[in-house]
Amino acid sequence: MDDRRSNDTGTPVPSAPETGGQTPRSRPQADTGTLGKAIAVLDIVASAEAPMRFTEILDRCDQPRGTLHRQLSNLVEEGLLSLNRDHSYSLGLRLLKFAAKAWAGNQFRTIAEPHLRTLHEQTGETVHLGVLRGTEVIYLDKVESRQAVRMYSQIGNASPVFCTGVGKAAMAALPDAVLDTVIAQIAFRRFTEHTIVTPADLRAEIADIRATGNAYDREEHEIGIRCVAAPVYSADRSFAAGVSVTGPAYRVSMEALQSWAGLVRQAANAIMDDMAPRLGPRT
Amino acid sequence: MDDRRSNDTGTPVPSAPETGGQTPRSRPQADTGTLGKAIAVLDIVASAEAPMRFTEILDRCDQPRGTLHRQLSNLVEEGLLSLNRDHSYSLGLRLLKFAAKAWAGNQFRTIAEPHLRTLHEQTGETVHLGVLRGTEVIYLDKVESRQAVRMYSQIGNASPVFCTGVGKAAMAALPDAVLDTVIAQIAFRRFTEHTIVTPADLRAEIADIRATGNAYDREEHEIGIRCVAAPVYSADRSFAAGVSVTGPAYRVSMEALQSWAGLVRQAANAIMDDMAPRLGPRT
DNA sequence: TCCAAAAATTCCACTATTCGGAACACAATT
DNA sequence: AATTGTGTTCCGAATAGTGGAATTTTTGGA
Repeated sequence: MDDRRSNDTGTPVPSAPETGGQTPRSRPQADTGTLGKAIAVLDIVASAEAPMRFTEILDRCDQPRGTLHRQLSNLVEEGLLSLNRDHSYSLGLRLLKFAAKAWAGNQFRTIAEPHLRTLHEQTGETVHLGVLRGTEVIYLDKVESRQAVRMYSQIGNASPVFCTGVGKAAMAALPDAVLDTVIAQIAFRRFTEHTIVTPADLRAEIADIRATGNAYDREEHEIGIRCVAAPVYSADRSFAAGVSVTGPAYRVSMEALQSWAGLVRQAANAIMDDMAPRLGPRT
Repeated sequence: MDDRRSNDTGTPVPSAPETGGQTPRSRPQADTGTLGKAIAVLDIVASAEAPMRFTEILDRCDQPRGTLHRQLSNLVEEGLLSLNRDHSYSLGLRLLKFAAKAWAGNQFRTIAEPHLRTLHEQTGETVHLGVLRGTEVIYLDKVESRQAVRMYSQIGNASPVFCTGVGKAAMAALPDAVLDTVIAQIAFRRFTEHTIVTPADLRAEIADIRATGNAYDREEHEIGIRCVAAPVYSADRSFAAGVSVTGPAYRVSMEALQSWAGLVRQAANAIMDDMAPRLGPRT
């Protein structure tokens, strides 16, 4: 049976445990037929920083010219891609429209919002809410004082799990079986001198988070940026998320972070409490 | 390195002129095959405020059970939809990720941003940037003082063209042939007592905008909200957009708006100037 | 707690769609 | 003017989507 677990948050569990067998190097590549292929193409365009031209995309996807051309045409027709005058492709505006709806309608985010505000008022620093999705954290919301920083700067952005506060917090919320498969899938990469780059170290860190209830980012993703986080999850562990308070190292000492640890856990707990009734009466 | 200069804004012209023929009630329904059908389903879910259950979706799309079920499964598998515990479907997180990329990578938005800030500093009120897409305006960016209002609140949101400042400004930027088809497609609807509800009135308004260079929203979309806007477009009219300054009626009189009209036009022109070099040297 | 009705999911023969090689246009270079 | 690198179109072959009906699961009333 297909173990499909998910919940009212619109937040699917990271990855299906699957069978015991491992698919070694080939990507999971779910069988989603034509749609899957189209989205794969979309993903290729999304993962490039600059607009891509036809042959560039052709190189990165193993499909024949004719096929790719039709797929691109369809995507453009649907507004998911946009074909620029110089024959380069970039992501289409329709995605923005969908995302706006997805964001506004997300139960989890809506429920968490007031608690994020409270946490921001208590600490004065930037507050983030992120959920685990595969081996990434997707930022769902953020509250910050100075509006100087751009709006989409974080929301919707995906960051690695292993070197962010929310990422590590969210992992700590996973049942061991799932945690194993997630860790196995992580492509460790050094971002700073403090980045955790081995599964073993990560496991130790997670054990610590589970013991204390707090995760820290000690400039592991970006030099000069620190944060405290706490896990948010449902009773049945059907999803894993994290809340964090982030600040620049020059202003926020590790001691300051530690002094906020309780508040962050408190916010996380408050969110969980508010969500509980939403998750259905019982199993 | 990968310094690709894209010549376009990633903003296609509103709608293909098509043939003169009209399709009366049936939707344009482009022939995008399987992908089109899947996106249509996505759209159905997006257009509902609450998560929809299977049969609800089944009613709204004319597809057999089996087919719809597979489409939904594929969408869920791809992360475009999320299946909640109570068997309801809502938009998936993956859309957020795509949108974040689409937003950050949008040339037009990037170029316009500093000018929006300037305009905000000059007026102290909320500044919007929106582009025309079919018969809607999609908000691409916004700058506002109090960060109290939520981030995605406008960005990515779609509003009708005929009763918003940016919408009307953008329409004024269209070549007549395209303008005709757009107006023909508008489903006029009264939002307030000031809403323009006839093609004739709209045409008159647009003529006025073209003459003066400014569009106004006189509480036509929402009572208590006013704005001044100005059109932004490329030399070849390959896209149409608008910039606006919006404020609450109690604070912003029509006279105040008029006093900002020049600044708004100025900002619009500055954006066009900055964009010109990007649009390719010449044919 | 049980049962019936409704909803969701799976199945499988059929056929419409996509696939993909190759030929065709179009631009920029040489 | 010839050439190379790109992007676009075509069409037979085969794959992937279709949709009716059977099966399982969930819901909610007695």
